[in-house]
Amino acid sequence: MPTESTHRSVETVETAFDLVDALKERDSAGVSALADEVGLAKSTVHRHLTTLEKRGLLVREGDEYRLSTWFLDYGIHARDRRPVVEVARPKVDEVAAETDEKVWFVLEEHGLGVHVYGAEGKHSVTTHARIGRRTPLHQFAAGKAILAFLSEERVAEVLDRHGVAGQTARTITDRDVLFDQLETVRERGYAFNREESVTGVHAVGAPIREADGTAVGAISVAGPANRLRGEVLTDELPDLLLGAANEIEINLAHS
Amino acid sequence: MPTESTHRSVETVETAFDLVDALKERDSAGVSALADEVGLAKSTVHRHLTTLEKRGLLVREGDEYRLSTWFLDYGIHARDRRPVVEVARPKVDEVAAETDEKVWFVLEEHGLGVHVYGAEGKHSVTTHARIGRRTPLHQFAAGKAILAFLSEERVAEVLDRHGVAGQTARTITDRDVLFDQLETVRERGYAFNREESVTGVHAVGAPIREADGTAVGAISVAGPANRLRGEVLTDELPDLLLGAANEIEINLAHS
DNA sequence: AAAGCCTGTTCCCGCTATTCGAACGCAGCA
DNA sequence: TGCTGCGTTCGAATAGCGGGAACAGGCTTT
Repeated sequence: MPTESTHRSVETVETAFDLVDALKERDSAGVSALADEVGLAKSTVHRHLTTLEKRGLLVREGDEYRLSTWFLDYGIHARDRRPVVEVARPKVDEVAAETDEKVWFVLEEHGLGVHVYGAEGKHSVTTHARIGRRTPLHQFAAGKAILAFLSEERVAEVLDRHGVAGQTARTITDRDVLFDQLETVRERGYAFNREESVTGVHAVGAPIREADGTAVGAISVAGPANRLRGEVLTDELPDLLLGAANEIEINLAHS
Repeated sequence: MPTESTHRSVETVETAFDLVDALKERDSAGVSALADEVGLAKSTVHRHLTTLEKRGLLVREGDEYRLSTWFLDYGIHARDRRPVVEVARPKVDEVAAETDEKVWFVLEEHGLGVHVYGAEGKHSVTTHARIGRRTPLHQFAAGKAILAFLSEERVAEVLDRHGVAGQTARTITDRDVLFDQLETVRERGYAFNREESVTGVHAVGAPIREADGTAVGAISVAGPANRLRGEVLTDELPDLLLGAANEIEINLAHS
């Protein structure tokens, strides 16, 4: 059942990653359970799992398989090859030390935000954000900062692909409201997140832009809503972030 | 060309990961270059790359593909599912703060050591170690600490599979010498690395053992040879590490 | 300007490798 | 001692992977 007449994909590879995805969701599972889940014959699943295990991508303990940490090798490699990340990392540490809050660096890939590096401040909040996690861009400050500086067509494309699903009661789920807000973000240069991704958490995000104006990533500060409010939220943090973002952009241009 | 009569593997998946591996080594590459490298037809490589890209695993910029950070999601997930890691992390931070040196937590998977978490001390050295990197166990302190507490057969199996290749002039490349040293490690409970993985760098490693005695991972402190020598190396650091390792083991048993 | 050469892309055909289902061995349990 | 679950193995059928040739486009060379 090829979805498209042209651009046929390698289905065997797709099923392999269906299994990997299923394994990720279930933490660990056996052959039969996975066969049921993805709708394949037990023998097929068995063959896939043994190949992946032999390749080092899965670990088998008893009769259950789980993802191996070898994926880290690919992931960290991918992250560290992006010049932005190397440049941003020390600045993220700095901002965390200055604000005492949690600071994240986020990349855009395939229309989603990927949290690639986080630094702890003294009073860091722990949210659901985690290294490697992919989040729809409209749901958080860094994401909106990125979205605001993508081309109009890209934004439409991204929203069509990933939707505008809600995360909390405050998440923006209306495209028009979102477009209005992105316009504001574009004017002032940074974005806010007021309990839109986690209840009780506020954040500010500033984009890292390349020479052509498009955003390659964003830096954000997040903290409890009662600490990040008033002028701290609307003035101090944005200033600090814009400064850091600007420095990253400059260092990036000269690297 | 199946390598074995039984246990046939899914070759299409293998070629997909051959491509991923090739892409990792070259950082980024186009269809033709990869086709040459892995010895496949351009059309085949093209089909594989587009499927992987559609899945989000690769990113295409212009006519070059590179690994995407989505691999991080799998890798971090795999890491954080291991209970040891969660327990070890704060202790690793502690030791780094106390020693001011670089501290690593290492897991064993498929007979290789995987650096899964590292903490910076004030005077951290930067070695080639990196999150996700896989290293032969005989080449470093944490690895030898793990090796010493695996069963005799597992050790032989591991050495057969991954060899005893040298990394520096001091790396142990003789199995008998290694077995002797592992015996010593077993007696005193920790292992040294004197310029065996990086010239000018010394390290101490202590295993994290489960109830049955086998090692699930290890914690290590590394620093410049001229700072990590004498009693600091032979007494102070081992004491500190054994204490930390012991605490991790206790917390692990009660989690 | 045009010919050449390099990309990536598409097409289709042939053969192989993937898939399935059934049968097997084994463990735990009634 | 049967039952039922698991993972594993086998063989057969066909779907789909892989290859090669031809195409479109960009860039350099002549």
